[in-house]
Amino acid sequence: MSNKLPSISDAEWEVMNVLWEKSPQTASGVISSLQEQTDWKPKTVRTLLDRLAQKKVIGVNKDQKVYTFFPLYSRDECQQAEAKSFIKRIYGGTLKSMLVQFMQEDSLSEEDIKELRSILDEKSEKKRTK
Amino acid sequence: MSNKLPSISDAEWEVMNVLWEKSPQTASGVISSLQEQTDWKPKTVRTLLDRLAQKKVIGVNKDQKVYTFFPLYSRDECQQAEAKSFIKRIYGGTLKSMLVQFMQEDSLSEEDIKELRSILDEKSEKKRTK
DNA sequence: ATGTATGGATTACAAATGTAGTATTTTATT
DNA sequence: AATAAAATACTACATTTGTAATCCATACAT
Repeated sequence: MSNKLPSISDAEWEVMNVLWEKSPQTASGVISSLQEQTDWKPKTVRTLLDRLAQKKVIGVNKDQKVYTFFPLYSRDECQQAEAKSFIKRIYGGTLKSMLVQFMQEDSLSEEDIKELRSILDEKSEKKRTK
Repeated sequence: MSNKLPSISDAEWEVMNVLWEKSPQTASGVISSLQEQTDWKPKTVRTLLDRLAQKKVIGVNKDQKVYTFFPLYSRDECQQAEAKSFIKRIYGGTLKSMLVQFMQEDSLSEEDIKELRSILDEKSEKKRTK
C-alpha cells in the first residue's frame, strides 16, 4: 500500500485530463484534443506523453502499430494526492482553514451551497451515529 | 490592480511561512526556525531568502548591519493566488468539485463541520437578500 | 518501387528548483 | 590593529519542466 504516485506537472495534467476523458487514445488523438485548448506543437504533446509513460502515470499499449495511451491512476486518486500535498504546503496541513477560505469565494451558486451543506449534514450524521 | 504575484516554490513556501509567523526577521532567525522543521543547511535557506527577495515576494531592510526580511504579501493573498491556480489545474476550474472532494475527507471534526456549515448558511443568506 | 507523410525514438536547450559551496566583506573579539 | 566569526555575495550543479526539433522507420499513395 501507500503506492506513492509520481508527481504530475502542470503541462502533464492537461494531458491527463484528456486521457481521463477518454482512453485509450493514440497520440494524435490526444494531440488534436489539446490543439483546441492549447497552442502546443504536436511534438510537445508527444514529449509529455512519453514523460508520463516513463513516470508510470500512464500505460502504453504497443500491440498495434500505433500506440495507445491510458491512465494508470484514476483522476480521483491523482486529485487526492495533489490536493493533500497542496494543503500541506499552503495551509500548513489544516484542511479546515482551506475550506473556510474557499467557501468565502464568490463563485459558488445557491445550488452548490445546498449540495455542500447536504454533504456536511451527512457527514456529521454519520459521525454522530458512529 | 491585478498585481500578479510571482510564483512561490515548495521550498520557498516554508520560508514564507516562517516570515508570516513573525517578521521582520534576520536570516539567522529564519534559519533557526527552519532547522527545527527541515534539514536544510543554512546556505540553502539563505539562497531561498535571496530568491524570494529577487522575486519581490519579500523585502529586505538593509539599514542595520544585519539585514532583515519581511513579506511583501499577506499569507492570505498568496494562498488565494496559489489556490486559484491549483483549482484550475487540478479541478478544471470548478471550485465546487474540489470542495466536495475535500469535505469527504475524514479529518474534519464535528466542530469544524459546524463552523463550515455556518459559513455556508451565512453565504446563502447573503445571496438571498441581495 | 519510390517518394511522402506519419509515428516513434532520441536529442536539445533554457528557466526554475533543490541544495548547497566558495569568496569576500563586515563585525566582533582580544 | 589583527584575527576570528558571521553575514553577504556570487557561483555551482543536478533535476524537473516547458517547449520543441531532428532523425529514423514504416505505411500509404502513386
